Order: sequence, then structure tokens, then C-alpha cells
Amino acid sequence: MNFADLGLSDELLRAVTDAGYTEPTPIQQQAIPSVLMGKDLVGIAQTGTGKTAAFVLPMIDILGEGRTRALMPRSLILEPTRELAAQVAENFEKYGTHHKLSMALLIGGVQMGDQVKALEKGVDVLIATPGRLMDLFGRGKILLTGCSLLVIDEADRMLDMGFIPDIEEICTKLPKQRQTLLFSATMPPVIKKLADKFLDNPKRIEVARPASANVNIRQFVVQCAASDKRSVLRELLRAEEVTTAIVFSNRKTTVRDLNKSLQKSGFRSTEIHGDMEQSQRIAELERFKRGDVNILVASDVAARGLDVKGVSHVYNFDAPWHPDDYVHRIGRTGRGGATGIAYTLVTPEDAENISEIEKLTGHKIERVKLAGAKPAATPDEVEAEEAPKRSRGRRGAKPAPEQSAPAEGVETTQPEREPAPREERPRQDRTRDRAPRRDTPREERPRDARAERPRDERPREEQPRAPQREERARSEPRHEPRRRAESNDGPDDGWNGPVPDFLKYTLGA
DNA sequence: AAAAAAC
Repeated sequence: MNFADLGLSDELLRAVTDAGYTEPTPIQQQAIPSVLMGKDLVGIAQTGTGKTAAFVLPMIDILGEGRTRALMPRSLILEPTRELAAQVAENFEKYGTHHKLSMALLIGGVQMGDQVKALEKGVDVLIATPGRLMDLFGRGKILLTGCSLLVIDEADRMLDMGFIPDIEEICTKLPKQRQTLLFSATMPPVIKKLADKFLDNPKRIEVARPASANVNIRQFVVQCAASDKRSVLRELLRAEEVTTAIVFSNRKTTVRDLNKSLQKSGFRSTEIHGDMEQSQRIAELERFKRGDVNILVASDVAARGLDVKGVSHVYNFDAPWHPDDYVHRIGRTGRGGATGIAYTLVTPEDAENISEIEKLTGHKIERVKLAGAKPAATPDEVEAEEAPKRSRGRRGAKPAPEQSAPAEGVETTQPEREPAPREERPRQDRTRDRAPRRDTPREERPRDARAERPRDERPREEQPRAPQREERARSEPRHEPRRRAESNDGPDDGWNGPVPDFLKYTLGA
């Protein structure tokens, strides 16, 4: 199956090819022809399945004809968060290069002026979060009577956030004669009712079992005491090839504190949460996407739908309150066919949350403990946290920062690393306390910057030819863990990647 | 319990 078989225009196919895609994902294969025919659609799909392009592409072709009228947008896409709305806008820009579609992004946290100006000129595509849309509607700045195409994205999240009444109200302001597409990762009764009410004989497409975690994601529960969480996280971050990671926490305050603490320990991290200015949120996310930093500490604002390429690891610093959030959080990795790893730090008090998660996903998560009996903070780390002044003078001796996520198409493979024997870690770390980190033998520095390392230091027996750019973007795991484990290390759960061997397994709760 | 979304 090829994009050319889906009925898209030549200009659009050109944009798709330029973006480096050749083969549509299952949801794109099923949705695009149906949307082009003008049918309503219910799409049950996790993020990361190519859902956004599944509606953006046909929309561009549908809207390619016709012209705009002031204050009367021709289509409307509703998104639960500002970040997601912006992400969809980016997609329209990426695929709409050969079309001259006008677009307006209506989200809160930014000045209304430009948004109003765009509306007055007339737009083909309106991408909005409900709050700002309702606000502008109330001010008489928008008429939705010319809106013959509506997309309700992430409907289950809209429900969680209490947006359903808003969505219903918005729906009543649109013309009855219209095409409606609804996407949701899960189909709770309220969403089902919403679909029955506002969609007309929709085609139903389901590409992932609802509430089931992606099989490409290797999941672990790391049991630890609440007081050890930070040191355990640092240990985990250092133990593997962490290309790009998102660390989730339940509270905005924890996000702030944790990010500071990680930075103090020499990690290149940043943060995102709802208390930040919108401009700051965008800027920090941009830095993360660009690879200026490789660790994003986040609240659940980033849990759903956020599409950052090449996230190799997700760490739940706190077990999420709701099991749904777990599925969404870990879904930030293992995207587009790549493999990902998700760790959840679990204190005895969190045990219940985990069993809720397991009930929802129907999958028992493997319990692990760090191999060191006590994963205590190393002396320099304790110092870094408790006495920042003293550690400041040694900033140059901090652990080498992780190499950033490579740009698309950049070869990421590198020689296998000899894992440092676990028993030796603490001693090694103590040495590090007095001597600058750079004195540590190179092979024992897991967070060594990749760029400094000679490329073909050692042969990679298991490494076949390097895949071509497009090929890898489509199917090849870009951040496969570097360490190979013994074949009998992990349970047979359908995931065929290696088990990180720095972990010792303590099965059962 | 928290976070998100409008000013």
C-alpha cells in the first residue's frame, strides 16, 4: 500500500514524499479514502499511529477547492491542549506547502490580536482549544456557520478535562450539513453518546486495542522508598543509553524541583507544566525537540498526544493517579514502530495505583529493583543536592552531558559499550567525588557524549547494514537499548527487544 | 489527591 493509492492529489503526494514518508500507517490507509469521500468517521487510535496525518492530509485536499470568507472558517479542529493544537498546525504547514491554505491557531495564553486578524481575513482551517474558541465566539469574532468539516481530536481527553459540554455547544453552532471526524484513544460511554449524537452513520476504524499499552514499549516497575526516588532516577538515567527521555511527575511543584535537582546533577534537562507562561512552554518544548536538552521533566500536560521523535525512555517519577494517564504517558515512547522503555518508580504507597494500571492494560508489569541493594545517592550527588555551593566549583567535572537526540536521518548507532560491573559503581562514584569525572575510564562512563566517541571503535556483529533514512523513520527502532541481555532474561510477552541487564529481577510485588 | 483549559 502506497500513499498514491489513497486518492490524494499529486501536490499533496509531493509534500508527503518531501516529508520522507512513503507508506501510510494502518489508520491512514483506512481513514484517508473514507474522509475524501466525505464520510463521517470515528477513529479509535492511540497517538503515535499516524492519526494526525490521517485527517490533515485529506482535509488539505478537500479544502484545496473553494475560497475563504471573513469570520467564517471552513473547517474546525478541536484539540484538548495548546501544545496539541500547535502540533496539528505544524502538520498543516508541513503537508500544505503546495496548497495555499490559510490557517488560524486559536489557543489561550497568547494575545488575541493576531488570531482575530486572521479570522477577519478568513481562514480555511481553524485549530483551537475549546476555551479560546468559546471566548472568541462570545465576542462575535467567529461565525461557525460556514464550517462544514469538524474534527474532534482526543475526545477521551476532552472528557477528562471537562470539555464535553463545550464541545456539544460548539457542535450546535456548526451547520447540520457537515462532515465530522472524531478521534479517541478509548471509547467510554460518554464519548460513544457524543458520537451518536453528532456524527452521521460514521465509518468506524480501530487500530489499537483501547487502553492497551503499545507492545513496543518495555515496561518496568522500579520499587523504591519515597526518599530514594531521586537517586533511583539518576541511577536509571545513567545506566542506559538514554537518547531522549521524558520524566513525568504528578505535581507541578515536583516537576520544578526535580528538574532543578537533575540539572544540579549535571543532566541536560528542562521542564514543562501548566503554571508556565505559554511562551515559555513552547520555548522549552522546542529546546527539547531540537535536542538542546535531552530530558524533559513534565506534568501531565505532556502526557497525551505529544509527538516528539525519538523519545527512548519514559520515567514515571510518580505513579500516575489514573491508570489512563499511565498508558498515555508511556505512549510518548515506542512511537512509529520504534522500541521504547518505560520505568515507573513505585513506593509502597503507590502499589494500588499499579494494580489499577495492570487491571486496565491487562498486562502485569515486571517488578525490578536496582541491582545495588541500596541505590543510595553517591556522595557527590548528595553533595550536589544538599550543598550546591560546594559543588559549583567543580561544575566542569560533572558527568558528561548526554548527547542530544540526533536530527532525523542522523545515524545513531555506535559501538557497544561494556557495562560497568555493578559492584564497582559505588566505589567508582566515590572516586569521582574527589577526582574529576574525566579521570574515570572512558568505557565506564555511560553518559559519555556520543560525538566524542570514534564511530567504529568496535565491530557490531549484530548490526546489519544501516537502513536508509526513510526506511528507518518508518520502521526501524531508532533508540534500541545498547545493552544486550541474555536471552532468558525477560518474560516472553511478545516484545523481542533486549532486557536491560543492569537490572536484577525481583519478581512479584 | 493533580493537571489541563479563557480573560
